[in-house]
Amino acid sequence: MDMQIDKPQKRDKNVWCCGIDGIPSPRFFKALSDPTRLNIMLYLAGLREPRTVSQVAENFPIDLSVVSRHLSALKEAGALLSEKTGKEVLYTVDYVFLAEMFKGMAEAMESCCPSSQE
Amino acid sequence: MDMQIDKPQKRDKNVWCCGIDGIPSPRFFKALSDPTRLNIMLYLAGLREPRTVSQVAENFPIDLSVVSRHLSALKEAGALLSEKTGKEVLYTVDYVFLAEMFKGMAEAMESCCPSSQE
DNA sequence: TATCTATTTGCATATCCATGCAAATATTAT
DNA sequence: ATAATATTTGCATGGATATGCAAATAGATA
Repeated sequence: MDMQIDKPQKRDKNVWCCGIDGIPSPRFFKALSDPTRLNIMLYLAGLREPRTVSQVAENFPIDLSVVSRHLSALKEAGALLSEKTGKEVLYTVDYVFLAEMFKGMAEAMESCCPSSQE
Repeated sequence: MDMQIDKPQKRDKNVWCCGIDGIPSPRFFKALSDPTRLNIMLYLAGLREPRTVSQVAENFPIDLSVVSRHLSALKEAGALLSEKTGKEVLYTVDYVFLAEMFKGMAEAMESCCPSSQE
């Protein structure tokens, strides 16, 4: 009489950590999960100035079209800002967005931290 | 006479942003880039208590073996801690590591932010 | 218009990876 | 030793994706 249910479904109540509303989507992390893409982001972060697709591509040993796609993906994820001037497209790091994002994660983790309470 | 070099190699000097030493590897972001894996991490973060592989698996509609792999990957990335007790393996969120990681990223971005200086 | 430059997009390919299932391993209990 | 439970691992597979090349598009210039 032990009928096997597909999944026991004795789930925990999902009390997400504190204010974990500002948690980034997996897509955000996915954008930074590729080595080339992460390096492109860090490269732009270090420059502190906009760069065109071609300029960025000069600094990476991959095809320009691939760089274009990476930049586009990073922008989609919110990590970069872009501005079109003439036939060129300028990309910059969205420092504010990234800082907020990471700060939110850090605070969520700290307020979750069992040692930080009681 | 315009010999085509493979790549112009007129690279920028890579002045990485400020103290961007503590930048996580792509593998760290990759660990959080999968929806299921991110949810598992957040699930454990919200509980604030260790859970076994089976207990975690009860809360996700995927095979237990897959959950086992995800937990292992998250541990490899530094996001989780594990402890073996008897035949069970307990996983917990490494709050300290994650908080440090995200705080470091946030600070790096803030100190990079052009508007925050000069 | 025609041409040149910058960027994007379509397509093919090779690799990576999440998943499920089955078998193996580890640990405890009988 | 045998059995039962918890976890890991081997293997196959379908789907995602990073990459390169070529063509298309957008914009500036002659």
